[in-house]
Amino acid sequence: MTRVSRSGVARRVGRPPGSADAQVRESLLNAARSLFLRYGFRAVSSRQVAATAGVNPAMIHYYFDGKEGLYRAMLEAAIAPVVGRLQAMLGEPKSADVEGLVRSYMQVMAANPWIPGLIVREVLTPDGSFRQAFVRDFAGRFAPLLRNVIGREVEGGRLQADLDPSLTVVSLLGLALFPFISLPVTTRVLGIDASEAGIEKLIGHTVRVLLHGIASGEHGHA
Amino acid sequence: MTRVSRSGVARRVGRPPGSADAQVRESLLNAARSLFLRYGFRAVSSRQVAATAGVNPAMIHYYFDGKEGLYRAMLEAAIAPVVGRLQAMLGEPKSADVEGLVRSYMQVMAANPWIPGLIVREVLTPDGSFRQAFVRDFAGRFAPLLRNVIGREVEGGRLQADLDPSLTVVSLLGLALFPFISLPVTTRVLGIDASEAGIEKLIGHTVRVLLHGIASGEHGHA
DNA sequence: GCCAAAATTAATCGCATGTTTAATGAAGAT
DNA sequence: ATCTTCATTAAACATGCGATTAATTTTGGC
Repeated sequence: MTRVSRSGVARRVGRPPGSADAQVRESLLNAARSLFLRYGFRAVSSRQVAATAGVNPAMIHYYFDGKEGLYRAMLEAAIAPVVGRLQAMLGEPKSADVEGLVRSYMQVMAANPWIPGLIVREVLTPDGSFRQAFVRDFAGRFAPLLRNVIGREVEGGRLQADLDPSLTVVSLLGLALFPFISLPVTTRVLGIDASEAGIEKLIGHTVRVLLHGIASGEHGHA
Repeated sequence: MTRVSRSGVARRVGRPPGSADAQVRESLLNAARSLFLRYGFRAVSSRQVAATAGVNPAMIHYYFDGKEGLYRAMLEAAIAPVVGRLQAMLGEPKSADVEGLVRSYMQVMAANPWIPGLIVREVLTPDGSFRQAFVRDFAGRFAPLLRNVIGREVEGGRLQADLDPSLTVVSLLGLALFPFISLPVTTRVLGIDASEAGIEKLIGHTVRVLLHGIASGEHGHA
């Protein structure tokens, strides 16, 4: 006996007719992407994701074995292309000059505004259960690559000879990443322009500061 | 009738004898400080704080009108001295050179390791209900002060003439703050030394990068 | 046509949270 | 001495969470 027989709106219990495609699974992944990446894993409930996807909360367990499985599945799909691009950037032996690297890195952040938020929540905040994996698979893989690039540039004479490569990676990340993770704040308290043109100026400014500093004198370095 | 009459350990119901001092209140504030500052507001439960303080959870509501009130009370006491010091740093007209400023700022972060975590959780993460107040009272007050200092240095000819003051504040914060908020990660993936000596080297390195950049060539700036 | 497998729903389970209540007993004022 | 106020406890309340279950319906192979 159908619960709401006079209205075709409410779905009946049981397997729905037709549609052999994995539509519910896709809806869940889409809803998970838009909600988890915007608000974070903790802040979004299973019921919210299910409601946004327009499906029953139990489907999360059915398809993904729970909230955490859904998050993982969605994340892997979302970060794969970004990881690929970053890895290509750092892997190519040519075009590995620091300026090009920083420009590409910052353009990736600008083109994927959810990444800085993800980094703040899942890498820099010691809360989540994903932090360990994130640090291992992300930072643990790219930071040494970056340090290698710096080391090569120092040995090639294109960077100052007595730079500590590890500390330089930290400075580079601070200069290139911090502007994006702080953007929601700096737009308000400093009037930073988050438009495409503004970001372009930010990138140019950052590259200049990183390469030549901000002092005006002829002090020379080291 | 006392519940546990044969053991003096369990506290009886009712107002305890003696002790007119606000000892329960203090215990709660202490427990709140050590837990909230280490793990964040969301991650710590009222019951946890009460258990750590060795008091009944209802006392949180009695003295502070709830978890949020306790957090606020504890925070105000904790950040007051830091805010005072930062304000003094940025207010004094003398000694406002950029190098001294960055050194002092980074020393404050090194001496109060809970501040970077607090910034990540309450300022850079758009979750909590405190974010708005934090941005207004913290970033909103210090960022313009910092920009003023930069502007004065530019006009005084001690910094490059065509620097954008707002973008320069972002770079400065990225260089000076990011190393601390990323310390738990960089110690693991880059082997950054978090000891006092290591931090001293980090500060020197950062000042040098900020003032003179990392390029080796004689390109000159601007 | 039958029957196992797949897909979906409503309902609920167990648990943790922040909060509130009612009872209780000491302190302090009159 | 009495009465109000203060400080405290144990218990429970309401809510929201992730997860699970049982029922139900369709599909697809035989």
